[in-house]
Amino acid sequence: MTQNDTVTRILDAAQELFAEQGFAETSLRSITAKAGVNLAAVNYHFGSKKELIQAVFARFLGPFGRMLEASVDQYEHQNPEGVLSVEEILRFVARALTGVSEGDRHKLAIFMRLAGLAYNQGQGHLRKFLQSEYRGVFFRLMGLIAKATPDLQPVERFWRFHFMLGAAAFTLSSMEHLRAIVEHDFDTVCTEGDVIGFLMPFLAAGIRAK
Amino acid sequence: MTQNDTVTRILDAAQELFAEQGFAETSLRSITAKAGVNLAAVNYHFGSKKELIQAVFARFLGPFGRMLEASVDQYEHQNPEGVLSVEEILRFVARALTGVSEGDRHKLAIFMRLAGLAYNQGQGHLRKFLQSEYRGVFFRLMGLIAKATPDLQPVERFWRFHFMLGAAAFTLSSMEHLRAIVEHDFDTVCTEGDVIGFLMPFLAAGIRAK
DNA sequence: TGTACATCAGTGAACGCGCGTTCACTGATGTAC
DNA sequence: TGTACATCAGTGAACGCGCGTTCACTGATGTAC
Repeated sequence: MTQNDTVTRILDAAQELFAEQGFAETSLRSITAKAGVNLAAVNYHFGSKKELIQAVFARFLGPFGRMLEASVDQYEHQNPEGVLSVEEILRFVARALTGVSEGDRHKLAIFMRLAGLAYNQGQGHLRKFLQSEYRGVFFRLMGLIAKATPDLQPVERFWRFHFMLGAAAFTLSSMEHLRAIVEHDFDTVCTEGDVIGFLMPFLAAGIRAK
Repeated sequence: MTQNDTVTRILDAAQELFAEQGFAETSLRSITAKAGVNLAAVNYHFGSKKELIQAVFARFLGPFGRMLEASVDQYEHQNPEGVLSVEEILRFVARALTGVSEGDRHKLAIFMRLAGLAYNQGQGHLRKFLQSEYRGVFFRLMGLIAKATPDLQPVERFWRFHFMLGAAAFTLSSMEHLRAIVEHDFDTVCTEGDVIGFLMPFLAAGIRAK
């Protein structure tokens, strides 16, 4: 087993268990058991449980940020004077989210759960990590939305942006649970794409309201 | 110190610490230290940490549910054939929320944070408890929304209901933090009422979308 | 070429710690006769 | 009325357990001469 194998197996197992149970509730013992590696390997490769959580997040957010920036760069290069609509911005975000999380159905949920926790917890390593590493992507997104909603007052735009973030973070982070309810109560199977398909018009209408 | 004193002090301390730190991260030792009571008092009065968490919820959800039901009952008594609009339903909910949390400006934020945590932390027992105890209020609310949005497919309505819940839980739970950002970035003071005033048209437009 | 040493991923066992919970106990108050 | 007992909120100390982390170690591979 090469280093890459062990590191990847730990990240994969941690990602899945974090998504199912949350961070505090998931022990390194359960992660290493699932990954089939030695307990001490987590501290050997990542240093601590905190850094493992950050690494799981970085593995998602890095490609996500790059993919989103690339989409926007490409658009701005092809339409130097163009202004993206809210729907187009959301489509870029959705495409980057699903593009990065394809191949693993837990990836999106864990990213959203991390985002929600980072935002809600007044302090903590996760919030500082995110702020220092991914501030650029965040501000670029805010700027695009400002351009797309020129009639909104800045304060109300700020709140609506966070309403959108909340609706997305809350539902996508507990998507597995909610999908199970839908399957039980409505006898319908919803894919991740279906949920995002429901979410986007809701968000677009919300931010355009009144 | 009477029994009521001790029980109340534990509930108050637990409510605040759970909201700040989450359930798993808050120890009974920190709760009882904050409450100024003996460590063993939690197990004496509540039986276990799980039951303490449930009691914190029940203390808020009980009055909330009763207040909401009373509003709806009164409306239906006065308008036997009337159909509540989405905006009116949201106004009833908002009134019940603020009514229950009055006397403590942070109570609403604390409870919303608890609700959000309950959904995406690994608290299976809490979900089951809420489902068994407050299914009635929940279904009545769902029924009202169904009547108010007759053109929506049930599955999409289910998702939009949770988008609304997410937008509300996420923003109201970190309202203090977000209000501080608004004050710093926009030099504007937002009251709790202002935020709810921004939120309601967003939610109403979202659930009516398309 | 062979030998000695360096590097490094990975390991097994143990460490100390904080956790939720338990239990025998106290002391105040209520109750029966 | 006094005495004996019952009830019950609250207590102090300890329990066993699982946690994240540490550390001396192994064994494979690379490197210098």
